Amino acid sequence: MPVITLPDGSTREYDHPVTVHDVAADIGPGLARAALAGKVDDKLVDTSYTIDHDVRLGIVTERDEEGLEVIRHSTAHLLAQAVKELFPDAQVTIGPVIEDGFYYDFARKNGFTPDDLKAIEQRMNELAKQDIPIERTVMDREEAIEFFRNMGEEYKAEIIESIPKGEELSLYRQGDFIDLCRGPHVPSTGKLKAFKLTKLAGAYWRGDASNEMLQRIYGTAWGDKKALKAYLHRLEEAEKRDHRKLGKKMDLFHTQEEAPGMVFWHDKGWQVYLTVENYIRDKLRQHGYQEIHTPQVVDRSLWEKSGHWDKFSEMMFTTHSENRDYAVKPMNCPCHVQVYNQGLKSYRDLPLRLAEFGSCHRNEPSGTLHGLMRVRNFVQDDAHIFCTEEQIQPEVSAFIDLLYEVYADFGFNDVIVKLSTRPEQRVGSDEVWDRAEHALEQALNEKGLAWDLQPGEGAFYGPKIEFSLRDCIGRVWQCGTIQVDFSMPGRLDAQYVAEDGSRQVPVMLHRAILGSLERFIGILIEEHAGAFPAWLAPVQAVLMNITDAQADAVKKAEEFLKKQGFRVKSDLRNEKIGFKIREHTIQRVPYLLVIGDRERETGSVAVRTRSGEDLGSMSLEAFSEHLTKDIASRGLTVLEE
RNA sequence: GCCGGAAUAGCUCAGUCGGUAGAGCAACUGAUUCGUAAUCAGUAGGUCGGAGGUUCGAUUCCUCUUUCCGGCACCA
Repeated sequence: MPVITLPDGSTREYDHPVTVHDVAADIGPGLARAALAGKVDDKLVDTSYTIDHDVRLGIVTERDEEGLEVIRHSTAHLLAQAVKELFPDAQVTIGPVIEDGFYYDFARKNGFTPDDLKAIEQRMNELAKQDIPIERTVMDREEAIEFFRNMGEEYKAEIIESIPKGEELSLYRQGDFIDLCRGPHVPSTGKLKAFKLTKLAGAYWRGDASNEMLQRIYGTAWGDKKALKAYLHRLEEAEKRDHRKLGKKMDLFHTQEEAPGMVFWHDKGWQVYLTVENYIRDKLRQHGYQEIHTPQVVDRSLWEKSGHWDKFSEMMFTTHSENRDYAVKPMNCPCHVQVYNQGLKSYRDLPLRLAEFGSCHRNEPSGTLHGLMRVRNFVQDDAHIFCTEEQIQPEVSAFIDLLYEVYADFGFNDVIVKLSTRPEQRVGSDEVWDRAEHALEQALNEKGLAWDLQPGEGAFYGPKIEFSLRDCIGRVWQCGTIQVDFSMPGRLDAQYVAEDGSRQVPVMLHRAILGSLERFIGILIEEHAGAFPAWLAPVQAVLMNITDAQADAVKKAEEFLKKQGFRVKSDLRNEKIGFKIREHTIQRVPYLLVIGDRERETGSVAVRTRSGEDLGSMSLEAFSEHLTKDIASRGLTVLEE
């Protein structure tokens, strides 16, 4: 006779087996209506699940994170049901829950049109309104394969075939639609009240580009209409931060057809770029790096020797002159080894850290290009550390410290760390990989960092750590990396003389903190929605006159501030002050300085921030001091409020 | 690269069931000299992404192509 313990600790006793729904109804009719699923001893089950022994039970509703997942999963099924009704020739495949929603992949010759999507969504709404019960049944594996094959659902049959033998499979039926699924699902389609189909896309069967392409329909689903609306609003807000839109509006950069995947930086965008680059340049110098600069176009033989030609020749831009083939460099490391190789190195020279802001070109597949985030020409804050095997761990450790220092200066404190280990296609012996992976792992653990393992995701020449940033609206961007390379120094004949006089091959560490400067600036634009902190802002202050009478005073003030190294501009146009304030506020200029007759008399400026705060009138010296402090704080302490 | 969509003035977009296009903002000209998020009036601005085809006639329909957008695969 089951004794059921509820989350609040209270218990209920029954003299017969009961379902989750029965218990919910017993507690109250409201809860019975709201029940989407149950949680029996930490396992999610349907509300129809029968309890016949003592358990802990929680009733899952739309207020639980798990409840939302059940809703999304069931909405994916509802989508599949609607598609099968409207397009019987479509075959179902998989329909998992993803962040904020779900998708379902269908196999269909002619794909779907945006109009089809509307029709499908409408059919889903009708089916939801009909409140069709969703029933669970079980079948054994062989029976299920037969069952789906008879229905013409080859993909489902294939999925079941890949499930280990002997497992019992659950099927869910709603009306005429039946799907293989682990569950649980909501008890009836009427529980699905707030969903929307969002996009149509292609996706490879089983995620493999050598397989056929399926039609993927994405959707979002929530507990109620209000949450759905809030989500759609969130999307709109994110769109306003889009660096491509802001880049155009703020006159930072542009791209054009003649140079796909490459950036035309305008004055204002280049100011941001230079500020970021020079910041890193100073940091590297402080941390024992040398900065070098190597050629952009290098003979093909070097790339053959390094091993890149084998793997990436299709993605390299090439050129030709006087019977020689060249490649535009896709990376700096082979050139850095050439610099290392100048002159015999001793163990005393190690670790040798060579940094370069080298412009690299990679012919990325056309479908991957995306604003500043994925480009064909980029510059990394790249460096290579040549060291002994014993030095790997301390070098990785020092690098991690530097990386966190830099991220903090940019205001990023949420860093996601991943360790990627040996891929199937690789160079080097297993023993060498063992040592490299171990060194990275130990450095991470020594720092006490939380990290995830990504087996098989390492580079072909060695394992790597990847550092990703989470921005203020929760998106994750991979930026930093450090990679151990036991292979390239040997291939390119790098050597050093060890203490015992023998010749040894150094280890090379590839490392970057920001990654591609282009992408990092894209992240900064989106993170700040264009309102850069003063230290990064392309224009830090705009000086405005009220009438022509103060033009000279504005000019003089501009000169004064420029002499101190601030990035300021004056706006002497014959426009109302409100108009000018509006324009420069929209351009996200941190400080708006007004000089009217009052200020001209006293040699001061009236200071207004872009957030609309009035800091009052102050002398130029006082403003200059204020701006200096703001710049030094990197916007991390808020001076504007 | 693959699937789907889009491309019209400097920008954001409307439009043409096939008869060579329109708005707002920006620009330019003039007036206004006005103290913290839009002063008024006027003018000019487009091979409707590119190349072919159908047609008396194509920005509109068809084919190819380029780029961009959303995904997928890829990412040294």
